[in-house]
Amino acid sequence: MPQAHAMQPGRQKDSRKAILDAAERAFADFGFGGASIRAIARDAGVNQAMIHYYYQNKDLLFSAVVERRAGEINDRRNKALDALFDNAVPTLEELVEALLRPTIELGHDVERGGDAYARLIVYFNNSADERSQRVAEQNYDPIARRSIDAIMKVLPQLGRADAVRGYLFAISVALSVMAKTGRAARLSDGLCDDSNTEETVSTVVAFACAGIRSLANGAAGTRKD
Amino acid sequence: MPQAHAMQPGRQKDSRKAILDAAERAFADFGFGGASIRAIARDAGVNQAMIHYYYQNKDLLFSAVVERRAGEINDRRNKALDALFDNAVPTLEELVEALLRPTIELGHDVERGGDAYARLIVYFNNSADERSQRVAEQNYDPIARRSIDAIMKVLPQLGRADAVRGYLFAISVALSVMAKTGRAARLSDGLCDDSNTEETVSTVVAFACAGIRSLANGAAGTRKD
DNA sequence: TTATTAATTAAACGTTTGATTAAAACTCAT
DNA sequence: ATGAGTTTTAATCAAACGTTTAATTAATAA
Repeated sequence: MPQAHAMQPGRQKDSRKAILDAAERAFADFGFGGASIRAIARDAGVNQAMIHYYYQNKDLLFSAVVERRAGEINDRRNKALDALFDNAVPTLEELVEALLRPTIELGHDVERGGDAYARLIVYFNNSADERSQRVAEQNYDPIARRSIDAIMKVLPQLGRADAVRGYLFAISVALSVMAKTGRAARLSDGLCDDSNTEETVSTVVAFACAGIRSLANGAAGTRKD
Repeated sequence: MPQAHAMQPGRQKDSRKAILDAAERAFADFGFGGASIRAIARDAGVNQAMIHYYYQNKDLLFSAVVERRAGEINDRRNKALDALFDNAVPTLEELVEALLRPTIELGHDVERGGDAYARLIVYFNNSADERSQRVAEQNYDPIARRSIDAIMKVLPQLGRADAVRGYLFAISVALSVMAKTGRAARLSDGLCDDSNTEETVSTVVAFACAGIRSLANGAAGTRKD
């Protein structure tokens, strides 16, 4: 049985972390089925049996990859929500930014491998298979429910179904930026940058907030331009 | 060498179509790497060598699956754009609906297998790997460029980079509905339906248009609710 | 030092993968 | 019915797959 944390820091290489990092990249690049344990082991610089030694099987490895990052992201989101609702009711912009910023910032943190995890979120968030929905449910449903409740407090005229839609739409817009497919750059002939974190946050937040407010106004609004 | 279309209609089972249908479901459910030629052949009710006989290899099969649907969708989008800009400049709502409706309607057409293709679009649209970007570029970049130009005609104050962002954000919102992950139903305790095509179109169009307009107003808008 | 445990290794397990082959079974005009 | 062309079949290929095993090395405690 592997020990949770047996070595003193720096004394030997941390194979556990190397495996998670490589697996994160592989799952993000090739999906669950396309990623191979052998390639992950090679990329991590460890013997392939080490992966089963620490994570039992491919499914649990996938879960472990997600859990490592989700904890950090949701801690930040929860603390931001605590602060926002401490005294009064925040604006919709403040709320949406609190929800999206942690993920966007991690996605821009290339040195910590956050870009790979961002692509991995995009992957399982948009996949209907049981495994993807399991990690989404376990790691992101609690904060999602809290966020939806928060949206309804900020916009009381919004029904629950529309609050859910608004939350999911906002997430999907934010994730579309983080997929890093290169399509935006291709279609804009390099004009779209997306490397500036603050610009990305403010653009996505503005888009999402305007969209969410349109749900409150009902789909009746017919405009003239 | 396989013939393009050798049998008279109805005389014998069309293995080509059965293969495409089964492959579409497999790629949508398991991704490219997770889908297996053997399982596709079994699901299609054909010998597995037939797949190589008609489509040479897995990569070309994937391309063929996408091309079959993309042609139909983009024909509809192009015709709608022709009609909209025939006499005057349309509203943003008319334009965005013209762009999103064909995909949303196909995604709701379960009998023709449109739901599986919808999930497949979500898959390759959000994947950064070379194969996914190749099919996206070949099948959807031309209509995307035309759509972006159209957005700039409707909202002249919008720069090209923001028009690209607006288009991609709108698409991502529409696709988030079609991923059929079950997450919306889960988070809303069944309140969110998404089976009503017209309701989905009007909700997504309203959200996307409000968002696109927010890009035109600049990210400066600070509101008070 | 010795006993114990944790970490790592190379090798192999049986299975499945995408792909190829050669032969058989069709289809259909002549 | 014959023969050419198209479609389908079963069998097989080497390679890669996830996983397991037994043996070895490294670290820790007694």
